[in-house]
Amino acid sequence: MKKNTEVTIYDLAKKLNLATSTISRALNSHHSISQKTIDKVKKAATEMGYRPNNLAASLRNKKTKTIGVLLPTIAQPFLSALISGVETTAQEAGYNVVIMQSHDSYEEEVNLTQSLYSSRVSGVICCLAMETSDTAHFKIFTDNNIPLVFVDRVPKHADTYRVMIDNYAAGYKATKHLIDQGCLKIAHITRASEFGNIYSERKKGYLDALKDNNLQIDAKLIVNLKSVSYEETETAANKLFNLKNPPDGIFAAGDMMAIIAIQCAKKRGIKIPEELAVIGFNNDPNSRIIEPNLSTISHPAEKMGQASSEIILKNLEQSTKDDIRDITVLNTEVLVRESSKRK
Amino acid sequence: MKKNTEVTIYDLAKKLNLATSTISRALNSHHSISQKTIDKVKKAATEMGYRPNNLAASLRNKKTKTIGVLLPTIAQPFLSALISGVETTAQEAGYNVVIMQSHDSYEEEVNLTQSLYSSRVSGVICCLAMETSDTAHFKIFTDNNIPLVFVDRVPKHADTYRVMIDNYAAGYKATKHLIDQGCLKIAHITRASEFGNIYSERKKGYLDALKDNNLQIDAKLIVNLKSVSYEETETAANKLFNLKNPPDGIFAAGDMMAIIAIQCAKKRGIKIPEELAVIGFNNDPNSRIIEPNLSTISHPAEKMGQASSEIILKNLEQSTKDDIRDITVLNTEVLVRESSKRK
DNA sequence: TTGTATGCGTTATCAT
DNA sequence: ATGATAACGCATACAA
Repeated sequence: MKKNTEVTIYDLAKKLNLATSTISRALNSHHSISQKTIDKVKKAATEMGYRPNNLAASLRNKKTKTIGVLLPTIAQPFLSALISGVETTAQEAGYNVVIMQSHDSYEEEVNLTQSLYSSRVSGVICCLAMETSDTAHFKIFTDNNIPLVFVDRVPKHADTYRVMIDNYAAGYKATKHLIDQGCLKIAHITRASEFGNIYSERKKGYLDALKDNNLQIDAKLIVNLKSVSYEETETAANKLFNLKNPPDGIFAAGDMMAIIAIQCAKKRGIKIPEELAVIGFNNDPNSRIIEPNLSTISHPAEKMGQASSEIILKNLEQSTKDDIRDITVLNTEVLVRESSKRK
Repeated sequence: MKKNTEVTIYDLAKKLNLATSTISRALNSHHSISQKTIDKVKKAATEMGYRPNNLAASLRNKKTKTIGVLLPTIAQPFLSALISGVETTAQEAGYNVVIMQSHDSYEEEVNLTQSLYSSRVSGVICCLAMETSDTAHFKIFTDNNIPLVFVDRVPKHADTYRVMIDNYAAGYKATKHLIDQGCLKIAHITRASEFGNIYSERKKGYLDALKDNNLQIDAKLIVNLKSVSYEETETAANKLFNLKNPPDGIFAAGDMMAIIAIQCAKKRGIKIPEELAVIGFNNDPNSRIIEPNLSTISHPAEKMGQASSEIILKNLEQSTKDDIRDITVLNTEVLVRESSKRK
C-alpha cells in the first residue's frame, strides 16, 4: 500500500545506519563488502520496496544498457523476426531495446538518429530506409564510440559493422534454379531503389546467371516496382503475361511479389510450375500457404538480429577497442517447393 | 571531427557568458527568454555540436518520455501491427517505446515488469502472457501512478485501463454467419487457456449462437489446442473429419488454425465452402492468400495499439488525475470471403 | 529577462 | 570493510 514514496539508497542507508556507498556496493554484490552486510542490505531493500533507478545509474555510468533499433517498419514478417532476434539476445544480457520506425522516410530516419543519440543508447542497429542514400547522420554514433551495426539494408560504403546476406549469390542461385528446371525466358520482378543495394545485387546475380548459361537478357522481362502494393504488382504481372514473348519463369525479389504473380497467373489459367515456374525471396510464412507452395530463398531474419545484437554486446563488454569494422555474411539457401519443382 | 567531447549546457554557458539556467531555458524556448538570446543559444548549440542528454533531463524531471510495451512476442502479425500502432502514435508525441517479450512465460513477464519499473518508463502497455493468471506484479505500476493499459489479452478483474474487442460478440457473429450459410454441425477449434479470457469469450459466443438457433452442442466438435503448431492443429482437424458425424462448418479462434484446417480438408477432397464452411479470426495477411480466401473476423490491431498509446499519453499530459480506469472496446466485423460464402 | 544554487539517485574516488 | 563526498547533465525555485 506504498504510495508516492520512492525508496532510494538514502532511505536504506538511514534505516541500516550505513553509508550510501556501502548500500550501493552491497546491492551490486561488490566483493569488498562482507556477505553479512550484503544479505542485510538486500533483505531490507526488498522489505522497504526499494527499486533501483536505472536512470540515475545510467547518468552516472554514462551507459544505458539499451540498444536502439531503427528500421523501416515493424509490421513485416522479416523485420519483426529480426527484431525478435535482437530483443531476445539483448534481454538475456540484461539490455533493453528501444525501437523506432523510419517508415522508409529519410527525414524521419535523420530525426530518429538524433533522438537515439539524445537517449544515449549504448549501441545502434539499423536497417536503412528505402529513401536513404546518404548515411552522414550516423556519423554521430561512430564519432562518439557508440557501436553501430547496419543490418540487411546496409550502405555500400561505411566503416561500420554490417550484417547481411550475400544478395548477389542468392539472386544467382534463385535464377540458376529456374534455369535448371528448364526455364528459358526468366522474368525478374524487383523493387526500384536508387541506392539500396540489396535489390540491385539480387538483380546482378540474376543477370549473371542468365549470362553464364547463355540465356538472352530481355529488358522487357525486368520489372521495377515503386511499391509492393497489390495493385501495382498485379498490373506488372499482367503486363508480363501479355507480352508476345511471355516468361516461363519468374524470379521475384520478395515473396509477396511472387505470390501476387502466382495468383495473377492462376486467374489466367497459366499452369504452375509447368508453364510458369516461380521463385520468391525471404521465406515469409505466406510462402507456405499459397498454392502451389512457393519456392523461395531462406532469409535468416532471427539470426541476423541475434548476430547484430551480439556484435553490439561484444563491443560493449570488452574495453579493448578493436577497430575491426567487419562484415558478417549469413547463409541463404534455395527452398524448392511446388511453385518451381518440375522434375 | 569531434571526438569524445560531450558538449553540455555548461560549455554553452561558458562560451556565451550566460548562466546554465539561461541556456537550459533558451534551448527549451522558454517564454521568459528573449528571442535574441534563444536564437543565439540555439545557433551556438548546433555549432558546438551540442546534443541534449535525455538521461539527465529524465532524472531531473522524473519522467522519461518512454512507454514500455510488454507482450508475448513480436513475431506475430497481430502483435507486430499492434506495436506499430503504439510506436507511431508515441513517436508523434515525442515518446520512445521500449519493447520486451515475455515469450508467453509468466516468470519472464514478472522479471520484465521489474525491469520496466527500474527503467522508470512513463507508462506501460501490456498484452498478457498465455501462462499468466495472477497480475499482482503489475501493482508496482498502479501503486506508483504509472499509467497501465492492458491490451487484447487483458485480466478479468483489474482496476486499470483495458483496450480490447468484444470477443463474445465476435464469436457469436462468426458462428451466426456460419449458421446463416446453412451449417448445422459447427465445430470450434480454439486454444486451451485456463485463464486468458479471450478464447473462452469467443467460445461462449459460439455456444450461445448455437443455442439461440436451436442447434445442438456437440462436445466432440469442440477442440482445445495446447499450441498452434502445424502438427497439433492438423491432428485435431483430422480427428474432426474422421468423426461419424463430421462438421459442416468450422469456427476457428485464429486464422492459422482455420488455414491449417482448410489445407487438411482440401487434402481429403472436402469441398469448401460447399461441404465445409470455414471462418477464422484476426484477419491475418495469410487469410487472403489461402484458397479459397478465408472468411474471418477483423481485428483492429493497429488501432488497438494507437488507442493504448493515446490513453497513456492523455493520462501523462493532463495533470488532473482522473481515476477512471475504463475499458475501450473496439469494433470487429465479419469479413465474408470464399471459404464460407455459400450464396 | 537573466543568474545562483540546489537536487534528481547513483557510483566512484579517496580516505579511514 | 566501510564512510564522506563529488560528479554525471539538466531544470527549477528563488533571487536579482
